[in-house]
Amino acid sequence: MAKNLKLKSARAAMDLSQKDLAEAVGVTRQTVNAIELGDYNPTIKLCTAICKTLGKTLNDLFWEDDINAN
Amino acid sequence: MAKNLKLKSARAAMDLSQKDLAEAVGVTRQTVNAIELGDYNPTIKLCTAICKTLGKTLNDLFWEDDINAN
DNA sequence: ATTGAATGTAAAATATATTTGACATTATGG
DNA sequence: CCATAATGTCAAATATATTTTACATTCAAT
Repeated sequence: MAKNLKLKSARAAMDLSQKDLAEAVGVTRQTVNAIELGDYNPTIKLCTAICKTLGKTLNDLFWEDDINAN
Repeated sequence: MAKNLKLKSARAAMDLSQKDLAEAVGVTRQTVNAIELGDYNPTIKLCTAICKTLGKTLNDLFWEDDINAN
């Protein structure tokens, strides 16, 4: 899976560390790190919580138009 | 937990049964049923697959219908 | 009234998301 | 430099998403 640079960038725009964001949404730092690195398939509730904390929507941070262009 | 009526309606609009949708996205009928009934916290990958099958986006089908915690 | 498709539900098992604890590396400021 | 925050990574444990199997109900058309 690709890195989630949109998430990383939105987090940076709010001046939050991975740890800050993790605490805000109630998960561990490792989970946020893994999501940004793209190793992960998080739950929709976690994605939604992250979006709300960062003032973004699911489409903003988690929608990929690019899968399987054919 | 709130039912996902937007999903149910989008599926109906494509004339797909829960079983049809489940097969299209590679999960079981029970999983699709549970998501529509709102018992569930599916993964983002599954939500994305459902959206693509139904010609909708994450915001269309999964934004703001369950605000509940883990 | 009966058949069959679609849906709702549930318990136990499996797969995987997430945690815990730890250590390494890369910034960044003092 | 030195210290410390921030990030990357990993193995083992726990929590939970999903499957499997099974049965009940609803509803549309015989």
